[in-house]
Amino acid sequence: MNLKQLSEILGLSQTTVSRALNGYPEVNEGTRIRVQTAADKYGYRPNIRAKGLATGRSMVIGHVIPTSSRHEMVNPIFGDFVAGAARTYAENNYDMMFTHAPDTSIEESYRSLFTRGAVDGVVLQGPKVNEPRITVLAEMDVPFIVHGRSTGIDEPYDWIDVNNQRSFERATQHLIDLGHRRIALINGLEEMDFAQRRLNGYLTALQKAGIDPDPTLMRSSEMTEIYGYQTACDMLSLENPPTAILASSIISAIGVRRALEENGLKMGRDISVIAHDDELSYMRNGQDVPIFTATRSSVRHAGELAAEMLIERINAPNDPPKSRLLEAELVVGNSTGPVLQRS
Amino acid sequence: MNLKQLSEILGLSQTTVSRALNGYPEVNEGTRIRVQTAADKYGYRPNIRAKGLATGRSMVIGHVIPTSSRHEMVNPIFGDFVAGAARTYAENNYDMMFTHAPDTSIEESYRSLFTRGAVDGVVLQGPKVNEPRITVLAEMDVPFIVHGRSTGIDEPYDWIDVNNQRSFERATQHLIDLGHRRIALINGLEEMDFAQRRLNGYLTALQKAGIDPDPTLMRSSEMTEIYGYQTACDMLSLENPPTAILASSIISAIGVRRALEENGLKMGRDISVIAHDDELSYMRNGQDVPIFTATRSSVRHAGELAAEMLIERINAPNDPPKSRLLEAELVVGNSTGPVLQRS
DNA sequence: CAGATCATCCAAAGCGCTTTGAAAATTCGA
DNA sequence: TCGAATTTTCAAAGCGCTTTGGATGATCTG
Repeated sequence: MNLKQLSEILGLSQTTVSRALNGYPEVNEGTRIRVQTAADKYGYRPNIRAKGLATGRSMVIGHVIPTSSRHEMVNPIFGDFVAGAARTYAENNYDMMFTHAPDTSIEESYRSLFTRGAVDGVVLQGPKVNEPRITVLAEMDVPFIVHGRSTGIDEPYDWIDVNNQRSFERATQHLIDLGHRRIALINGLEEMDFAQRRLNGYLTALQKAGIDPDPTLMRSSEMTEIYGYQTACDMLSLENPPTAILASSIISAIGVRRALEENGLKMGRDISVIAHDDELSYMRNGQDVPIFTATRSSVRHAGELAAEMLIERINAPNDPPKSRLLEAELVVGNSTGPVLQRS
Repeated sequence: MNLKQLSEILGLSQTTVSRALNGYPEVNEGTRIRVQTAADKYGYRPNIRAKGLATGRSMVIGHVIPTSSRHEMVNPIFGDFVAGAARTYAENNYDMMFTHAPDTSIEESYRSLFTRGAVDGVVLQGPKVNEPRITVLAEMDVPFIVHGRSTGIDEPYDWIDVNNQRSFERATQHLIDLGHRRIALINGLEEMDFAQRRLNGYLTALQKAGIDPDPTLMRSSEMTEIYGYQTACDMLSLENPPTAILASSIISAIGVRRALEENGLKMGRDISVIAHDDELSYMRNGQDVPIFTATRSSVRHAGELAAEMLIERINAPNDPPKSRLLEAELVVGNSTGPVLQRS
């Protein structure tokens, strides 16, 4: 069923039917109802491509799947972020398109999405420091939003981010307050902007407390369970092991937890652990009592907000750049406690 | 830059340019090269909507995000499955579209994707028993593939699935061989088809061994960490607790592990655990030594195969239905061991 | 060398929608 | 009641591509 057929059935022109369906004022209320009823009855839905061709808008928002080049992994926060965004898109009648691209051709992917007219805007996830993709999109002058930020990029752009620096500074401070001085940081990939900011927060807190950072206690990599496990194992076997660990993700924190357990250590008593909690739906940080003391910030919510901001941008391309900085909450659980006196 | 402009620059007709770019034979090799060069130079890319309108194909495959109605969660296996599929799509020049839909209107979503001409085919994930969406799609006579199967649906359809029954029967059998008789099953949502099959496998093995199933040892729900934890806690406090646990996902197995740990039990010695391992990229089941004895089957690989099968279907709508049954491997690790004699 | 065969290229139609500019129908004003 | 103003409807153009059905030469064939 297409417009032509529907209009023939109704004995009206395509113009009128189209206008009636799209809520234009210059159509009699009676006919509008008649048209709407018929459309429902025959299950008419305008062809999205034809509509897009005619309007010049695709009503689609693009995401490029951020598979890490190193290991081809899909970040689990991807799912929750996307679910948040998808909800907003649905409410605004946008569809969501994904493209997979080898890490080397991500720029090309973004470019292609626009020049092919496939999308009206894109979400850029996982920005690195000096993220070249931002420059590309800014120069193309297309609507986009960055989930995160990128130090080193000067052009203005829309972004939404968690205050990573602040939250990791606070978390580190919290550990210092508990008497810890050997605090390890198990961070995400170092080229990632968020990892840099977390590192800065961590270093700032150490510095304020007059603690010299120890390179053997600082690691960065893809935040898997295994990575958390191995890193914790390594650190525990140091001559002078950490008394507290800061993990950049609840997933690697779970690995840390496994390592501690295998070494017969009790979290919160023998060693303190703080994790960053993105509130992944299948990985909640405990029910009533948190498993980990954590810096908490819902990535799903970030997805919703990002989508909103992007849609605003699409509707008002010339508005001044917008940004939104979310504060992570520090949730204190049983995984942290005062430093154990050396016996 | 559009076709018209490009063809004017080249002094050729749109027809010729189009044909040259699409590799049709009736164009001089010299002109083809000339056209291709110009296209590259000007960064010409055909408008996807216009192309779609003209060809009647969208070169897009749809997925409806399977958020469970109950808790609005995004299954983590979603990410890895999709990453697998995306790779295949990219190789075949398909894009991937997602729609979010409240559980109640998922059928409507699928229908809408096709009638709007938004997609050439869809992937149906997370089928339940008697899955109505399959019937809908089959009646619409559109290309689709099911990741999983649905008992109770008689129409033929394309599917790819893991042999859930067999793998859980084997896993249970393995535990029985180790002397266990009180084996718990921490399963996925009971309405899910895969959960039913796993239950069947479990029951079959018990029955063959002459063990009466104990309802207090069988649970089903969304496979979160918390669920694994709570369920294990509950079961451990039974008068007659299980000596082995079968978990439907590595995520809930991690919760089980946490419960055991808190209860001072050692996995593999005090109690055996087998998990189903989808090989999630951020949640590998250990490095060299598996964390859990597991039934293993890569969901990412399933995604790749599903995409291939769907594309074949799109290209040959009248081929007989295809299906593919993957066998899960039983990987034996340290989380299982002979039953502990009651002291 | 005429007629047939190929290799190349092109004009124009069509995909299904929106939207412009104009016509037809209706209502209004004096 | 009649011309003007206002509603309501419509025909046709256009979005950017593919594809049909020729044209136009060039090349063969005998």
